[in-house]
Amino acid sequence: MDDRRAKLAAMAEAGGEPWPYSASPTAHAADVVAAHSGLEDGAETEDRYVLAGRMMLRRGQGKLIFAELADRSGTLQLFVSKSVVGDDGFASFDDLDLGDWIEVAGTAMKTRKGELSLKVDGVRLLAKCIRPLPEKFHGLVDEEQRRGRRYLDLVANRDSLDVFVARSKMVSAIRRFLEERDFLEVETPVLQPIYGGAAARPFVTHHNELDMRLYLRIATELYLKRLIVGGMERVFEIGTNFRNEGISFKHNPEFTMIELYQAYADYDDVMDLFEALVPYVAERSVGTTTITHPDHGEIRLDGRWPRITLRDAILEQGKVDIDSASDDELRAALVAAGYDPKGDTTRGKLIDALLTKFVEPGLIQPTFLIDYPVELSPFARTHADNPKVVRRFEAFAAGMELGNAFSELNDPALQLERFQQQAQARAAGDDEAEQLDEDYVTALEYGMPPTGGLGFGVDRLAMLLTGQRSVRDVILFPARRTKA
RNA sequence: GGGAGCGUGGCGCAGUUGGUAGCGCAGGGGCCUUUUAAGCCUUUGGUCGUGGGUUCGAGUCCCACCGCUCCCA
Repeated sequence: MDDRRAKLAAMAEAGGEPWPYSASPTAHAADVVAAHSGLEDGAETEDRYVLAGRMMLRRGQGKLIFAELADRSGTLQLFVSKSVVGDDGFASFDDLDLGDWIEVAGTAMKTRKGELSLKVDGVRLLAKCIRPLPEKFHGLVDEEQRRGRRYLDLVANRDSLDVFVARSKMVSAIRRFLEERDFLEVETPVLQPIYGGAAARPFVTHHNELDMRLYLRIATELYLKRLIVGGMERVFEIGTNFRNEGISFKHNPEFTMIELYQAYADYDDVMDLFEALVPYVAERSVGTTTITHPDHGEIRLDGRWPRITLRDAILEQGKVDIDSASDDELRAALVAAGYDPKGDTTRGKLIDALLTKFVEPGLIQPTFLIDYPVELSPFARTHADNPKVVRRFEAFAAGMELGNAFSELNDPALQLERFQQQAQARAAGDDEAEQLDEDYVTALEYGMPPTGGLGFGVDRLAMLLTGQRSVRDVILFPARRTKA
């Protein structure tokens, strides 16, 4: 570091500008590769480019230097010859350190060994890298640093950069998909006086001027459905939700969720929509609809996904019928599988545990589980054929829940009843039960048309599409304990 | 909450039964006009996560704490 700082000082002393104001690259590394990859070994061109990026590798060869320039698109070898840049130019290139940001000008060529390169005739330091970069071959391995100092991870580990580029394209593709179908993107409050729309504990905060307790939202659901009442017909929001819960390979306390609501649709329509959305997004973010997952092998996202009722799935994997079994029988099935259901006080929670324990890990290929118990779904519409279940589905892949959807309950009296059941559950010790939202009931009293709704986690989908095992590897700055 | 493992120079890693810390990369100096993690010669960096303890002596053994990873509830 001292040495690199000294170079900066010497440069300033000699009248150079160590921190130039701007740069003017004309191309990315990948552009040069795309234009000239067909060159014969040893061939040179007159095609000039100006590139900017970080110098990542250097191989000195006496009066020749090979270096590797990395930009967002990829890398390109630089071919620096003393006979081209002269003694001074060569010396100043030799003075650069790994990690320095540089701007280089030159012509496309291919070396005798067949490596496409830029034959450099001009170099300019754009910004000095004062600290040495992580090791060039193994990259940055230490998880603590990879996540805590993501910028270093992105510099040192190309794979990591690729994941986040894919995630960005994914979000963009989701927007396009929904806009093509006439959905309006909206923004609803992050700070909410009453939180709802999911079974979770909230983060609590306080507004000084209003002297009011506010919660960071755990879902966007109830606000978005108010917009359906208002006549917006098709809305979606891409937003951060906050849940004050444990951190695991699939949970981060703040995460990105998409919720969408479509008037005049039901959960079958929403299944079709999600089934079309996922391959559309996969194609445009990772370039394929067949994912190779590190733990589960090939996962095919296109085609029609199986629909299985939750009852059938639990019956097959857990050997217990949630339609007829008593609570004790459900509990016994869990105990037999070595799971202690002591914290699961309600029937809904027991069924949820059966799903998590027996069914979810085996759902590798995309699958819809449909028709959930009413206790677990206070905002979903009751099934006409069976009052114990609602018209709801969850989508799974890679042994993980991706999304959750239902035909929305729009009967205000029934909704109020469901809120009251939730209040009982809370009184019985369920601290994840829904809070009564009177204004939401009032909104329903003004009339919400038949509506289908869907929520899915952007982070989970990013994990699936990029084959990452941990949600922390698809979140740029995941939550972590920091030094006090 | 329970269990297992990890923490050693900027980065990636070694460190035998406790005996005074090594290797590779990066950095410095030198050689080299076709390298691909270039190579060769040479050289500078570390009170081994923190705090106690055992011992003549601790990176190594014991205790506590901090942080991370994985598995389980």
